[in-house]
Amino acid sequence: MAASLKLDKSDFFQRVYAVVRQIPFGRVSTYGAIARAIGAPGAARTVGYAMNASHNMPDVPAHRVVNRMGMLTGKHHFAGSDTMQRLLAEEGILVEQDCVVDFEQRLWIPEPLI
DNA sequence: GGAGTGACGCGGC
DNA sequence: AGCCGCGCCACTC
Repeated sequence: MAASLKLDKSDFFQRVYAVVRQIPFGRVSTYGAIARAIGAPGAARTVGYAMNASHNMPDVPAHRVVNRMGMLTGKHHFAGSDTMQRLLAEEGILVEQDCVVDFEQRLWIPEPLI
């Protein structure tokens, strides 16, 4: 038996990256939304953890991921303190006081990953 | 191998 | 109404 009842744990990160990559240009998503999309609603923290490891993945727009309040909680983890905000500004997303302006309007909810 | 941590989210006081 | 604490899941020491 055994075989593969459960997928490899590394796949968790891969799923996170897959979802983040689907975030459209000019939109943002949340850790919780991504966690739910991969079938782990309570793993929002782990999603952030995966983001930290996504630095080797240029295709993963980690700057488009914010917390449920639209705050750039992870901006401090980028190369520069303003890097995340700048990247968002490049996409037309305004940020004030580390908060995405019209967050609910910019928010993009990913579909559950199959 | 147990305990702590972390780019979160939610419930309780 | 805000502030505090716990849970979740993967990873490191």
